[in-house]
Formats: sequence, C-alpha cells, structure tokens
Amino acid sequence: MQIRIDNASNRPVYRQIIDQIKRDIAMGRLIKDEKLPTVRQLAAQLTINPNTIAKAYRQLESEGIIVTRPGAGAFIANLDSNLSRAVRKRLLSEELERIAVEAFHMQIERETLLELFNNAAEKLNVPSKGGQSNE
Amino acid sequence: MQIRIDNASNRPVYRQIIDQIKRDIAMGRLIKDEKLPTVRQLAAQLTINPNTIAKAYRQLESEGIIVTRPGAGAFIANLDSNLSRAVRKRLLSEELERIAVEAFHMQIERETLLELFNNAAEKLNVPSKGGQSNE
DNA sequence: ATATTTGTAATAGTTGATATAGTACAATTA
DNA sequence: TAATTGTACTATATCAACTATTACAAATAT
Repeated sequence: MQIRIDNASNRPVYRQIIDQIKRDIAMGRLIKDEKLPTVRQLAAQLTINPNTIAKAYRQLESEGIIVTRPGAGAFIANLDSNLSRAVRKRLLSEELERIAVEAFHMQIERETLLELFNNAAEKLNVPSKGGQSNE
Repeated sequence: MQIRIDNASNRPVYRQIIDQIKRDIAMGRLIKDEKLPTVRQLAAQLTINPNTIAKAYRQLESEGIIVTRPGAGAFIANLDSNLSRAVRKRLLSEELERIAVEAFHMQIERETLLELFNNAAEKLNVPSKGGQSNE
C-alpha cells in the first residue's frame, strides 16, 4: 500500500488518504476483499496520528467503499452506490460545470479540454457500458 | 447582481461568491468593465459581513478576474491568465481525474460521463479555438 | 473645497474542522 | 489466553472562516 501525503497541500490528510484509496480502486490496484493496512500500521508508515487514519477508514466505510471488522481489519467492499442514479449524475454535473468555468477563465479551448477529459477517463477505469440502470 | 448563498453547503461563503461571479462571467452574464455591486451593498443584500465580500473581491483581483479601485468600485477585467498553458492544463487534468474516480465509484459509465461533460462545456461558454498559444 | 462613497486594512472574538496525544473497549485472530 | 484490530472517548492545539468594529486613502458627487 503506497500512499503519499503532501504536507504542502491544503487538502486535509485524511482526505488525501480517502482520495488515494478510491483512486487505487478505480485504477484496479485494489480489488474486492483485498485487505488494507491496519490503522496503526499505516499511521506508523506515514508518521501521522492513528486517529487520522481511523477517520479516513470511517469515512470510506460510511460511503460503502470498504468494510471494517474490529479484530480483523479493513477490506475493499463491493461497488454499490446508495445514491440514486439521478442524484449521482447531478453531483458529477455540478463538478464538471465548475471545471468548465475554470477552463473558460484559464482560456483552455473546448477541444483541449475534451482531450484532457478523455485522458482522465482512460487513465482511470471508468467502465464502458454494462452497469445496472437505476434512473 | 444575483448571488445565492447556501448556508447548508460546506463550501465557504467567500468561495461561493467567487464561484458565482466567475460562473456569471463564463456564461456571458457579466462582461468586461461592468461594475460589480459595492462591498457594502452586497453585504447588506446577503446579510453577511462586509469583510467576507471584501475577501472574495480581493481573491478575484489577485486572480486577475476583476480590478478594484478604492472610491470607484470593482469591475470585470480582461481575460488574461498569468499561469503558463502547461500549468493550466495540469491543474484541469488533476480535477478531471478526480471526477473520473468519482464516476467510477458512482458507477457512471464513460458514455454518460461524456454526455454530462458536453452538457457542461456547452452550458458554460468554453470557447472553441482562437485562443492564444503559450505552451 | 467638502462630504460621501469606495475598497482596504487592522484588531479582536467565536466557531468548527483538522490533527495530535493518550487511554480504553469489544471483537477477531493466533 | 494473549495479541491484534477497529472503534470510542477526552483533552489539547492550530488554523480557516466569519463576524464586529474602527480607521484610512482614493475616487466621486455636490
């Protein structure tokens, strides 16, 4: 488990941990039922307080990303969003619109932005069809 | 000037103001040299502290989005990013990759995501070619 | 000229999030 | 039975965000 904390970032440490675990899952580096490092292990490895790791794990569990069992450890869970598909699409749209605003002010043209988008979608493992419908 | 503050949001008030002004510019609702509401006006209208508005304006000025003159007011500035094109592209890529991770966990397929992306780029005014090059 | 309006600055205080430190507990594992 | 694991709790420190208030210099209006 390779996690890098950027202390210069204004993004909270526990958030960086969440981001990177979710990213590793999306990239296929972590798969279902795989065991995550223990709270104390990861805390020692990153030299940060165990409470911070625990907070990240708690958050990931509340999102359904991992499953934890005291005494056993933390494990990657099934993919299963608890939100309706309409809500999920709205959330993503809001983020995409914010990026579009940024692109405008950064004077990045539509074609370039589309290229960056395709790179991102390909780099990560955004599935192509086959998902269940829940509109 | 129509600005809506969502007190339930975890996004800071001064950030919401920045977001909406940049959005209005990107949508063509605010154009160059147009005058923004005064700090005290907007503070009274939104019933928040003038310092919060001032903070938003200060931030917008530091980004080169607006120009302020004590005694006169705040005005929409020219489009002119101070960052290199490479840096701008990297910043946008990082945000797009984070969205791709979210899309994966939300089980939104690539085609749907592309559709949402196109909607966002069209809704906002992301220009299509013609921008200066600075790679 | 003078008074008003404007953005800015500075100080002081409150609240909430973030992170650390330390201890303890119940469930699992060895 | 002993060690490990995630969780819970209290206490403390720091920082960002926001409010409240006052003051100042530049621009505008009269």
